[in-house]
Amino acid sequence: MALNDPKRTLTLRDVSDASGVSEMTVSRVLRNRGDVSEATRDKVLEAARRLGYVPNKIAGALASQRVNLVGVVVPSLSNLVFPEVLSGISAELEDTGLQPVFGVTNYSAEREEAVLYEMLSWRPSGVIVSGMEHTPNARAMLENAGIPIVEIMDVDGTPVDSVVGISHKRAGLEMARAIVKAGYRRIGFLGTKMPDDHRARKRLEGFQAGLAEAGVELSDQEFYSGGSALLKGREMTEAILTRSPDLDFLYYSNDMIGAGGLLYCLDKGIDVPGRLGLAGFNGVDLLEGLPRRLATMDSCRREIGRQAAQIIAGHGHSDMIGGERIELEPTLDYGDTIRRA
Amino acid sequence: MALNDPKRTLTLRDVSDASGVSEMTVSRVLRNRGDVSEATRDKVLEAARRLGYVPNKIAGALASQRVNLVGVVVPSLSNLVFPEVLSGISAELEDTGLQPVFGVTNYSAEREEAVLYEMLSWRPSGVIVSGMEHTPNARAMLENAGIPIVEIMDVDGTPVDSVVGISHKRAGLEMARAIVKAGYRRIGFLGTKMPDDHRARKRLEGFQAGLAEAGVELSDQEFYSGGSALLKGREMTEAILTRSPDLDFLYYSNDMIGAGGLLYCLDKGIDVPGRLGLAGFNGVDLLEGLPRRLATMDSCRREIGRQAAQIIAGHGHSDMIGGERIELEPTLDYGDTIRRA
DNA sequence: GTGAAAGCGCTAACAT
DNA sequence: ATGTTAGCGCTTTCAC
Repeated sequence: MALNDPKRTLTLRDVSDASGVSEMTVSRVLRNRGDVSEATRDKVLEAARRLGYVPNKIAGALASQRVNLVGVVVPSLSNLVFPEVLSGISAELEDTGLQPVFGVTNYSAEREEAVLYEMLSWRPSGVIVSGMEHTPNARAMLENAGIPIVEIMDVDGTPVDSVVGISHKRAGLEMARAIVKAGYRRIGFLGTKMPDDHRARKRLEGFQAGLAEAGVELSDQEFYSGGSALLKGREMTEAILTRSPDLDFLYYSNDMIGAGGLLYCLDKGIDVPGRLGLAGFNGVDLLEGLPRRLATMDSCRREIGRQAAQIIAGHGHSDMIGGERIELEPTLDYGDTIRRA
Repeated sequence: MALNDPKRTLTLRDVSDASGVSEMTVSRVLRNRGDVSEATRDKVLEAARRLGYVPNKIAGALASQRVNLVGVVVPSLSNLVFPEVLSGISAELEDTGLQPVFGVTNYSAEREEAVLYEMLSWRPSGVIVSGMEHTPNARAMLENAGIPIVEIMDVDGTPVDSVVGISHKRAGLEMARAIVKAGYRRIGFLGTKMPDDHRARKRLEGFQAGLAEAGVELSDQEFYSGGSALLKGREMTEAILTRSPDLDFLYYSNDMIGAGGLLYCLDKGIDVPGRLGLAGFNGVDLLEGLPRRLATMDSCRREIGRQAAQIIAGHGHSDMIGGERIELEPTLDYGDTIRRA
């Protein structure tokens, strides 16, 4: 491209020429590094602004071996939970100069591997990835990346490096205990048909273990995929109650379908929580405002995002410790849909 | 760093050494470019895999002047609308080799400028940005970036380059016409207290213009900020109805507060849509499953994301045309909360 | 089909 | 306080 090509983007050299200051000094001014006299600084800034110069981070990153990107990998954006995590990450990163790069895996481990490969090829300052279930290749890549890796959402497993999340097994377990303690015995589970949603799976496992402690077994189950969660919650609830009318508790794998179920029960005039108890999972405050508050367990999503971002952002200070394990404690909210003892 | 430094990430050079093939040929193999014999290709791939080589896109991008990043700037992630847009973008980009980089502005034009500057410094293949209201600086940066820019969500204004969205003015206008036509006359508006949510503002302006056509004025207004939208919807509805009990229609600036209002009215046994009509905005299918379907207008969020991503992704093919303008047509859904003529 | 040389735009390290 | 030199790890271009 010719120097006068209007499409060529500006370089330090252009600012240098325009201001009569060496490239190096221009670079220093633009990065606020080293001592530069007030006079030259002004000259440079004026020239840069006048030309509309935007630095080229690609070149900068290559030269300095520093990249202000943080890779963030989530399974889905439609799940409502992940945007909240992203929001926490984004808020925490806001003033650190770090910038999130996002990838979505659609709950596919292969796709996750591809996304991670792509991200690591940008040599980010860190990677935040949902869950601990990865392909062997993906795991190897993460281990060899030489940057802080934070696995989020879930702590049940062996982390690559750091981990921030809750124990979904325990979440399920504690919900089961609370339900049993409240006197419910004929319990149904309603969830998503997602073999690769490991967290939902672990919650169900923990839940069953919790019931088993009291010699109780799951009486019935109902699964769905896709569609409006609220509506699905209604439909599934109708289906399971039609099939098993004697159920006295319904445990939903998320709050949205739980809310649908709650609305269905209220419509039908079912006595909640007397004749039938209900509980969901996530603690989405979206639902505050429903006629009755659904029992739920907070999944600490925003906080998870925050803390994960903090680990990456703080990695400059405390020399490469790594391997943090932060287990957050979800709190059980009985709402109005579990009978109180 | 020494060659045997375990922390040094691998380079083409390492793969070259390990496979006995020149760096250049290794590069060709890894990018599937040019003719390479089956034999060397295998040698190279084997070595790369064995070493766990991950290419350095920073160096690649600098050398080739090609970057597979697309900048995406949204005002918020908690708004529920934007994750859907992102989802559409992400889905559309999935198989193009392009990767989204996200930035959040919190509805601040200054922050948007900073985020854009940051993004442009990575020389992305394109930028998708919400809205047409930018600082003069930001606008200049976008104009001079020399890459496709797509402003999304809103078409009411003068775009920098391409634009994909709906007319919020018209959305408000048409809703007003429908309401007036249905016979409502004492109309209240409930919305967010957000001076920089230009789309909500334009909807309100259009709405008022639509009422004015019939000689009707807004009878009352109520604004909120923060908190659970469903709950806020309830509270605001109670407030406005207490203050102005003779209102016969409530227009909400989004579906979530509208749904809260709807639940409130049902609780209170108010005759909807007979004595009081309700309408929201966005068409969030999250709400399907409520006892009654709220009237709303689809904001085409996912489709907007898709089409915006398509414009960026398609920019290789049709030589730098640019300046597309895609206005989507939101459809009015009367639901069960507007009286039918 | 393969390789060697040059350089992308910047910054680290060392002058001065 | 400012400038000079070398090179980050790739890809482009050209030679073989």
